[in-house]
Amino acid sequence: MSVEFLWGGRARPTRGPKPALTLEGIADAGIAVADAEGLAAVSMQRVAADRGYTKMSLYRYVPGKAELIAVMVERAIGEPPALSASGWRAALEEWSRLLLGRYLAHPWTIEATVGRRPLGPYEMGWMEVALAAVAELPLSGAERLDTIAVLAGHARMLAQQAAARLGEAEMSTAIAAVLREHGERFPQLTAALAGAATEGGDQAFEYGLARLLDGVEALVRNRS
Amino acid sequence: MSVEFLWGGRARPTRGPKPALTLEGIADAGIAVADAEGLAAVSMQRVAADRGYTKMSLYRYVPGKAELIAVMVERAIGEPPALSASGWRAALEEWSRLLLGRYLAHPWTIEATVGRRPLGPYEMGWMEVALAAVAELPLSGAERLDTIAVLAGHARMLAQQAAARLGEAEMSTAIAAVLREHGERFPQLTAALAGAATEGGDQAFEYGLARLLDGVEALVRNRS
DNA sequence: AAATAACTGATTCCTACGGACACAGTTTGG
DNA sequence: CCAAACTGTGTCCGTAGGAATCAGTTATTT
Repeated sequence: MSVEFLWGGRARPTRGPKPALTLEGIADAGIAVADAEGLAAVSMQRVAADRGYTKMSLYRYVPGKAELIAVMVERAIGEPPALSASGWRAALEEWSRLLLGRYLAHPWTIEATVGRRPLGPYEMGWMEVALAAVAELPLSGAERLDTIAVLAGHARMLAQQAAARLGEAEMSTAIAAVLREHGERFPQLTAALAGAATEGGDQAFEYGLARLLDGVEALVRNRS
Repeated sequence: MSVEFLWGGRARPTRGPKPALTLEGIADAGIAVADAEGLAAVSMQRVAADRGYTKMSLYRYVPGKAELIAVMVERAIGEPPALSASGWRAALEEWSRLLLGRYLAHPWTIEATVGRRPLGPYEMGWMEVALAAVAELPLSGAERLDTIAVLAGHARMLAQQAAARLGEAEMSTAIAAVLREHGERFPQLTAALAGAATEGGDQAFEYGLARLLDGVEALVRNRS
């Protein structure tokens, strides 16, 4: 995975036949496959076939599969948003919800972005936007980074659960069978799930978001 | 991925030759490979070869690779701990740190547990322990579940960063090259990273943990 | 003790994957 | 006009997960 591929401008050479494909088109075809059938269904063959070309044609545009996935992720996450909310708390809420929306629209981006990898321009742009929202707060650089990292992690986790159709209600039904047989080993879990089922409403994202921002607010208040 | 495989007791049949392998031994071999070379290096061939057997022998003990990974995850996460701390906040802190420790010991468990999958007994046990710690709080069942889910997600995220050797310091050096060229596009990011580098200390986990628990504390205080 | 049912690990085969490489056709600059 | 540079394609390789089958081993049954 080369950083240059994500960041460097790819100058179109002047000689030779016109390219029949574009990197963007290939990436979009890959995104379509991943959206419809998951990241595992994305293979060079499959993407090439969807565009009506052979597998090896793609290697004229992309060094390898890892780079293709990286470009797909960048395009799926998309350009960083311009936040309209005023005040750091409202801005962070807006940012988190927008990020969650992007993840929900392309759930495979989460498994595609585990582990060490180079960040693309769009991803860095998202960080920049969030950092601007907390710039006014009396926090250190590390604390500002940590704050938005925790928020992003929270959005990722919830998107992942939603993608697996594991809201509270679905989770209880999925685990219900197991719990029916081994429920006595997990009394707290049984009780909590029973309560969650009757209460209804899947507010996990908003709950975590509120707790996190409450925590930040408490820290800020403590310092001033 | 069958739930029965993780939960059902595998009754040893009485007839036939003694099995030369055990599921636990196979899983441990897989864990050793994953610890040393990452989850991608875990193949049926590789695991079998490490035990001195052929690939297909493993299918006598495990239905497929997905189930092998699931068993590996269960054993790597390990038995849920008995918390020694008293008070919900200290207990949750202890639980989170222990969970982080397990993730750090076997970083591949994180990529192995993305997406929909059945939970094993140990994983449920960890949830049970954390839920017991928040049982005393005036929270609904859904709120209790959300609380520990956010904490677990935070531990996962930090373990993932640590596994990629992406502490604040390493992160700045990794992104430094990109930022040297495109730094003007990301002034907030540049400033935050510069600050984090001089401040030193990689307190991301403790920072997020403290913010989250502060948030929970604020909610609890509001209710009483 | 002998027979048999049940289980063992090994062998062979298949499909699909990512990727290296050489090839023939096409476009453009000198 | 022709050679350099670039295009897409076909062939080949190693490795992956897994199905089907086979011969050998063992405990229960008769």
